[in-house]
Amino acid sequence: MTNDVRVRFAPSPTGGLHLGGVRTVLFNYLFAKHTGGKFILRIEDTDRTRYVEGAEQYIYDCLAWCGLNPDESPLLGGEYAPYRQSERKDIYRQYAEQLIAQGNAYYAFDTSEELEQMRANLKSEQNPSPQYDHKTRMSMRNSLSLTNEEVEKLIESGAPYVVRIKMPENERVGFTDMIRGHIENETELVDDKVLLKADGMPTYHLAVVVDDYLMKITHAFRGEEWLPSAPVHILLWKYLGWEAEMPQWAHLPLILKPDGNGKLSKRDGQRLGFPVFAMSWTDPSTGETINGFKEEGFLPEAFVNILAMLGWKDDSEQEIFSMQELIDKFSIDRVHKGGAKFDYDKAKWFNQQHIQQKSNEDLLPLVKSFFEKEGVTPDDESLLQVISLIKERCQLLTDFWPQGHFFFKSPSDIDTDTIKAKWTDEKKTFFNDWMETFANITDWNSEQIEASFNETTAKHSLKKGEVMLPLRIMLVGGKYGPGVYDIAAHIGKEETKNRIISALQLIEE
RNA sequence: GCCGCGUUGGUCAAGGGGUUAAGACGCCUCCCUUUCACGGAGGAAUCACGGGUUCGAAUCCCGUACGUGGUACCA
Repeated sequence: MTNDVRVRFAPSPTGGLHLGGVRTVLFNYLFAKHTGGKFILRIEDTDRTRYVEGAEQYIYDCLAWCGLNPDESPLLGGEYAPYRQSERKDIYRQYAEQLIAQGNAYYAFDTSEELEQMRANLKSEQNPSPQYDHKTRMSMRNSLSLTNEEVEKLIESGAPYVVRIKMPENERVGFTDMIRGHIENETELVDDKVLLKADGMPTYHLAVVVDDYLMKITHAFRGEEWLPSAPVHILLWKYLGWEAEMPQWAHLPLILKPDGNGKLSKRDGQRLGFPVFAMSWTDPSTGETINGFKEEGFLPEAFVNILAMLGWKDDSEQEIFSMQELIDKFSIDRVHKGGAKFDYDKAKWFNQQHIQQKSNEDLLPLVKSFFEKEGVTPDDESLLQVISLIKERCQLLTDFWPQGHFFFKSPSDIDTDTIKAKWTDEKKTFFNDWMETFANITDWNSEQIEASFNETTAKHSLKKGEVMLPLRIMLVGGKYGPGVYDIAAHIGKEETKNRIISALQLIEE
């Protein structure tokens, strides 16, 4: 039996791809893969005033990084091409005309000034946002209020117009949401939405219905901000005669800001110090760059895992999932109804878990690129060892450098204050003596180093702890890092000696 | 204002009539580690509120409150 599940993600290319957007992609993708269906990427670029150079390519890049690759897209093509709405412009008009002919839509000639005027006139405390609806439409300039003659004349004269849906009065429109169950609205409460704009482009409302129909979309997932306009879409499916093929809807909960309430915005990320975009985005008009999860050191598999847990959970205690496990286990009826506050600390924990699960070899190229940004290009074998030594103390890929820089460069900042606080002449002679002792070590490894260190501390009647911390600081710069003998072993005998000597000089100053 | 949607610890959440209301993040205490981290053992919640229904409600119903989304020729 062939499976014909088809879902789509339909972003408008206007800027950085937000957490919530990626999660919508993810749920679409998981649903498609789980059911053996197809995941389609459609670009909704019907608003020419919001066109942003590079934003479309950026979306492809983000999806590729996340591993959420579509089966059909503007790039890939497919049976239902084109997948960019600006290239489908001519398709929409006939449906708008059909709706007018059926009496479900009408021409409206009002200028934006006239619309503003109407809103200003009707605005009151009781009605802060007057709508273009059944109550007001007859006092506006449209093919309902004007005579046929006037309408024809206006159109012939080239007067700009839009097409609006004529929302019925006293009707209830309902549908079953896969996440929320039955939802019903009063049609007269929603306004006569514009379907076709003056420039001939459709609005989202018309385009989404026409394209979902033409592209045979079976399930439509989108953010819950679309719930209030759902009745318009349902009505359109009905008026166009496609009701039997209408997709099943699912409105996903929002991702909320960590403090207070409200939708998470890119400003919250900047304010609180965490990324909200998948990858870094540079606004071409301002030149401003905002880092994404990738640049902040997240693994794509962790990023996907985080997003999946923000709004979905299976009935087990498992929290760390691979993409394949998510695909296997995902079910739309376990998606939550309520929004979730984004918790950056937990996000980092997810990343840490994924780092620990990855092999050193897999981590190598990733870590290397962050080292290269710091101007250090270690050889693979050496970096591999370092990765295995420090990986368990890294939450982010960006932590590898601060946790591991001293393996490749002698530390520029040495916390001499801590050493000086308990410094004695005995310790000084200990270090001088130890350097002479370890000069004789032929097999420079961590066991030998430790043995020689122990021997020398015993000789000087010092407790290991008294000199281990100073040694660590001499080699590393501060009170952190993996086992101190491992560090000495890795940087080599000469370098160990050099660092001790230069640190001793600093202490004496 | 109106309409829709939502509400289990600080956060993510399991649980959908009878449970000591799981687990995770974060926080605190302790152990391990003569750094840090990892790991381990503990500590902290009457499920927004008020009414029902029921022998029994976090779980079902109705209100209220709060939050949030929409109310554009933006998506």
